[in-house]
Amino acid sequence: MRTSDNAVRGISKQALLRLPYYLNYLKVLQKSGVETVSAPKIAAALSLNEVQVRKDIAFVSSCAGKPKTGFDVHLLIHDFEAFLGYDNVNEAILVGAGLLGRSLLQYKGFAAYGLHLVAAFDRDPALTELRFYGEQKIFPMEKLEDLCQRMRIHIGIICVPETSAQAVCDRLVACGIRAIWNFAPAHLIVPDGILVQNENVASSLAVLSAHLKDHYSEK
Amino acid sequence: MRTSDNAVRGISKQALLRLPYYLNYLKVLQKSGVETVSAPKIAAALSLNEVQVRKDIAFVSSCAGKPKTGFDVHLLIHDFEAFLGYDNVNEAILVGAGLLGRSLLQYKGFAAYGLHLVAAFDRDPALTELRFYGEQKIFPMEKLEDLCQRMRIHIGIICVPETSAQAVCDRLVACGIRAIWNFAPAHLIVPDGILVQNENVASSLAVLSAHLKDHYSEK
DNA sequence: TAGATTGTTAATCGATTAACAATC
DNA sequence: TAGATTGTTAATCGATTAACAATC
Repeated sequence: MRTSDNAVRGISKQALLRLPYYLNYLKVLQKSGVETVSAPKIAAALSLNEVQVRKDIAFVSSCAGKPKTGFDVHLLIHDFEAFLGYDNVNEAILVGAGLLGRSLLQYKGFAAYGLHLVAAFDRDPALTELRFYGEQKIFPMEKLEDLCQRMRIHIGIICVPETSAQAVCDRLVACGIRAIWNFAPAHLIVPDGILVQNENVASSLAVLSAHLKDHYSEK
Repeated sequence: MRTSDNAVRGISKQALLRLPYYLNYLKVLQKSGVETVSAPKIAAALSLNEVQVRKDIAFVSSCAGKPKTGFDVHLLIHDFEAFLGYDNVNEAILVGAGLLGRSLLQYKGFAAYGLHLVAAFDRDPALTELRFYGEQKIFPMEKLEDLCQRMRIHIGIICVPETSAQAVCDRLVACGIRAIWNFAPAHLIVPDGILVQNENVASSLAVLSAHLKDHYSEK
């Protein structure tokens, strides 16, 4: 029996995608001074099933809910943040400092999620001549392996064009990357044990477009 | 019986997300002069099951595959592009011209998917004083309803902070938007018939982080 | 107490995968 | 012909939802 690609030891990928929405809602409650919350209330706020909410909470937290009251908001927030790793830093490198890559480099919000982009790489010498974007330096591609191995980086972000994505992916895997955030619109082949999280604009647009076509075809 | 949120008349959301990957691979084949391709070959290239590939093709295309040969690459490309609506333009407006919003406005690649960002809106007057980003103007929020209704815009892109996302969403729905691409990290409540496609950095990072934790916890 | 809520076990539902006859 | 492949029907698998006893 093999573990599905969709499952990460017990908790499904779908559930993982939901977790930040729980946390966001819990923080909204906290900000407005609410101390406890019930599964049915969370379910209503997030358009989910209340049993699913309880199961998700049970995966992430050891908080026991009190009948008639629900769960302690502060404790839930603590457990969700711990589960999501927001308290300990994950270092990442980024390959491909084009428009998208530089946008990500500039983005300050990753720190809140425990992600730290330590460096970027690009094969274009124009970008690598000692220029800084945010706090990170853009290095030439030749430095990739050395830096990843020395700093024991385990997360790689791919922002290169589709045609070089697989080659970059292979290099990342070879130098110790264990999880890849892939913004190139291509399927990457990786060995067992390496995770690829795809971020594909075209996929999202496919969902939007199909909805418009199917629900409003004869305008 | 009600249709699941996950299904868009017959084709599942999961399948829709796969379609651009098929199309990308088919174009790679085309570029290298390959004329026909079999389901098992596609399946291998995209790490999918070959039966799933056949079913996805059957949804999108009326091409009949020939035993021992497979499918005609050119015909498949044509049908996939038609299904995904790449040949007819969908107009969209964007709300929230911050860093992310402006990155999207600048992005030239949407045209290839049949998406055209016609205008952006922001409540910050500093951004709306006749400045152009790309070809689109940034308008003050008051112009939102009029422009959407006059131009019959059906796609709205939300790039505002989480705290104002729901309010913006409500305004978009009220002025005829039928599909929302939501980059705010919040769950939006919408009426039946309105689709929300969420793009949440935190959700993706949750998947990466859980993988690292579960597969490599004791480094 | 009554009623809302929890937590768990069982049922359902839908997507994926296997099995297999038909075809070139 | 033999063998790879198609296309469809049946089986499996996993996620979601329903049912229900326990609890405050």
